Amino acid sequence: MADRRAKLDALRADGIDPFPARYERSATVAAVAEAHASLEPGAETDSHYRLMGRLMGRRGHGKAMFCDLVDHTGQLQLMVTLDGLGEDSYGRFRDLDLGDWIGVEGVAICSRRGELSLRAQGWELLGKAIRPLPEKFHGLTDVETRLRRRYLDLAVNEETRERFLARSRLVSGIRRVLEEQDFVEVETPMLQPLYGGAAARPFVTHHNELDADLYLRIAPELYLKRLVVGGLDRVYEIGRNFRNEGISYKHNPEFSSLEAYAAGMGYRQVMELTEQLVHAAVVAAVGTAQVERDGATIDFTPPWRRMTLREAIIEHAGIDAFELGDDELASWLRDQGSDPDDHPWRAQRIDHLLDRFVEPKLVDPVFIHDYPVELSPFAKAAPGSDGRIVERFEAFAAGMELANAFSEINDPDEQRQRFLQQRQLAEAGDELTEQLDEDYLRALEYGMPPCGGLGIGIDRLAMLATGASSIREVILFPARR
RNA sequence: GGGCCAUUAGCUCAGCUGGUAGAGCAGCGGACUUUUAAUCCGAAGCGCGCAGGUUCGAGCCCUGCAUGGCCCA
Repeated sequence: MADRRAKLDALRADGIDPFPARYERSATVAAVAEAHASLEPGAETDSHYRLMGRLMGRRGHGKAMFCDLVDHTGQLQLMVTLDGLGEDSYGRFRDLDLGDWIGVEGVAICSRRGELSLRAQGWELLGKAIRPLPEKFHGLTDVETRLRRRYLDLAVNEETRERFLARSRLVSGIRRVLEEQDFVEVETPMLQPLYGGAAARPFVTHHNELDADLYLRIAPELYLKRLVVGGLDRVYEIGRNFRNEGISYKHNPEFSSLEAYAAGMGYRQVMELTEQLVHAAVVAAVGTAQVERDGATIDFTPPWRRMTLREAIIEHAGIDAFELGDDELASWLRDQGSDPDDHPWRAQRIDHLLDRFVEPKLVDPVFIHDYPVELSPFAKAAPGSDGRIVERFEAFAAGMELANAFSEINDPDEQRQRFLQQRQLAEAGDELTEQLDEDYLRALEYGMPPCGGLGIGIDRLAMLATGASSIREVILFPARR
């Protein structure tokens, strides 16, 4: 570092600004590569470019050298010669350090070994690196450093760069599908006086002027449905939610979701929308609908398999949990090494069956539908189920929950009953119930059309699409202990 | 919260049954006008996570702490 500092001082002494304010490039590395994809070894062109990037590799030969220039689109070789630059400019180029940002202009050629290169005709320093980058061959592998100093991970590890670009394309793909279907993108409060829309513990914060506690939202659901009441009958929001829970390979305290609501849709139509969205998102991210994971190929091409929760539990756990008596279910769980007392209510036990016995086995994309009412306080009761089953589904793939959706309750009285049911569960000791939201009920009383709602976990989807084994690999700055 | 593992040079890692610390890459000096982890020559660079303890002697053994990883709840 001391050496680089000294170089910095020397540059300034020579009247060279090591941190100029601007540089106009005429192309990206990828654009040059595309324009000259089939040059023969030794070929030259007179196509002139101005490129900007980071100096990442150097192979010197005295009066010539080959360097690697990296920008956000890729890497290109520079051929830098004494003849091409002149003595002064060449000499200064030799004093550059790996990691320095430079602007280079020159013409596209192909080296004798057949590599597309830019033969430099001029260059300027754009940003001096006074710290050395991590080593180039092994790269940066230390997980802690990769996460805490993500800029280094991005600078040095191309897979990291590509993974986050894929995530960006994935989100764009989702937006594209929704825009095409006339969904309107909105933003709703992150700071909420009541929290709701999911079974989760919230973060609490405080507004000083109002002297009031506020919650960081656990879901945007109830606000988006207020918008449907207001006549924005196709809305979606892509944004951050906050849940005050543990950190694991598939949980981060702040994570991104898509929530979309469409008037007129029942949950069956929402299944089709979900397939379409996820398929388009994966294709946008990685260019194909088939993704390799743990040796299996997962194909997101619609249609996906559909089965009821009851059928899924029969298939994967081998019991008909919906028909078993409470005692039988409890003793079965005990035989499997689960403590039924950890899940005191019947619906929680069924949820546990799904978590432990079913979800891990759901590799190919599948919709599991028709859930117990207790788990789904905003989902409409299924006809002919005595109000015990609701029109809800979750989508799973690769052993993870990807999406959660239902036919939304639009009857304010039915919704009030559900809130009251939640309160009973809360009084019985369930910590993750919905708070009664009078303002939301009032909104429903003004009339809400039938409406399908959908939530998709963006991070999980990005994990699947990019083959990441941990959510931390798809969040730029994940929470750390 | 429990278990296992890790922490040595800027980065990636060696370091035997305890004897006073090494390699590659990066950086520095030099040679080289078509290289691809370029090559060759040379000179440097390490308070071994922190604090104790055992020992004639600790990177290595013991205890505690810190940070992190993986698995489990």
